Amino acid sequence: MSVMTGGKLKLVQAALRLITESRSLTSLGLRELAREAGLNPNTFYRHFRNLDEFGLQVLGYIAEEMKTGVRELRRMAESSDQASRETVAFVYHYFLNNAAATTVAVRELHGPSPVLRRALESQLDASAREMAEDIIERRLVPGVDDATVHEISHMTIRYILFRAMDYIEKPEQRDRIQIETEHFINRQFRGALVESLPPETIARWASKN
Amino acid sequence: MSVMTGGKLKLVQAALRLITESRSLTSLGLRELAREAGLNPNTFYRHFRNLDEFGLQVLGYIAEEMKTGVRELRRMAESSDQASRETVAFVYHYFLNNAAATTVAVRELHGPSPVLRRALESQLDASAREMAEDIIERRLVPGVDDATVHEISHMTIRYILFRAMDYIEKPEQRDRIQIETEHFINRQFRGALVESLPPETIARWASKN
DNA sequence: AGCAAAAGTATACAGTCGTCTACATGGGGT
DNA sequence: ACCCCATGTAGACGACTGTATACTTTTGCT
Repeated sequence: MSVMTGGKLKLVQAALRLITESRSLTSLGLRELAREAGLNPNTFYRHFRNLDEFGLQVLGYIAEEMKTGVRELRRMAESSDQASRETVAFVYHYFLNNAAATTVAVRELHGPSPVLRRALESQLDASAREMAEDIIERRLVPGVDDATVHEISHMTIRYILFRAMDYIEKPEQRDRIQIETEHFINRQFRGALVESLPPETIARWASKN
Repeated sequence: MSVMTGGKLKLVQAALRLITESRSLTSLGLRELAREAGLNPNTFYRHFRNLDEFGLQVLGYIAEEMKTGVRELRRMAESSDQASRETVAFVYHYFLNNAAATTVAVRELHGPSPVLRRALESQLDASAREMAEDIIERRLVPGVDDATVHEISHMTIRYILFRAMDYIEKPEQRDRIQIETEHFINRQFRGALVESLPPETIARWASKN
């Protein structure tokens, strides 16, 4: 993997550019790529054996980008005590600055290529695990067992990723998306907190309102 | 719209068949379609002006299918009091029986074609609204205001749709997906119930566990 | 400086694609 | 029995695709 240079990098970046303006990674053509990159079609073969391998490399490239983002996120989270609100804002801001990579991820997660799907899933699972462990270590939600934290993290990562698409494409809805995401996270954890309590207690609150 | 017959229907069904075996609606070719349907390529033009119109018609077709499903769902829900568990099971069972349509929906919701995306979104929003109104009418979650019910319904519909893909493709995970979906829904509503309460009450529970 | 490997280019081939025009069929309404 | 219109077929067009082979340029190492 390491670092890409020259024509190889040009091709990958061309792919990201094409995908953001409404195409899918799996549907990109070799010549289309080369044209966008300003290279001869055959240059493609100097760097990739075929289009499948190319797709995987692109995925690797964006995974690398995302990892640095997560690292930043972690660094930032340590300096803030009321993590939720600012973290959500930061995450969306990050997705906005990496619109191409985000679009690829969302498109291919349910896309037609099984290979790319698996690769993306394990990438997301890794992020979810990281998030969960962070929450557990810092005891952000005491009273919720570890398995549940993992489950909720898994859901949250995916939820944010999907909403990120709307966030990128619909600037007028950004505030609403951010707020709804906070709601989502808060409800999940508060709901989990309540889950362990006896049902008659819940009934009592319900009748009060 | 009405009802499709003959070659038109054959083409639409061919599309659904091709999509389930790992293709995307937007990436289907005219000749590929005709080949799969056992028709001459030019027959396509007798029924559709171009591939975009075809995509919309396919969407209309699956929307029709889905609507009958929702109607069934509603009928079934009225006869059951503890809606959640059985409803979730029923919904996934339905998606499993309409795997092709489900796959199309998930793929194109974040796919490259803006037209199809909008069409699918409004379809999902309609379902979410229906679900929310049903919940409100039947007072299934007293103590949660209408706007929140709508918000949660919106999230839930999408969540279920995405999980439905895994449900279809990974038979060994079906029980887990069903359970996690129930968790998801319960947490959302319970979390919403708690949201209106004073924060110090929440802190008290947390310290108790 | 010299040379070998890497990167990029040129040309060509067979296949597929979307679309056009022209022709064949077939059933329904008068 | 007639015609008509919807449906389906045939063949051809130019444009584009992935790939192979052969050639030129650039780069890095000794």
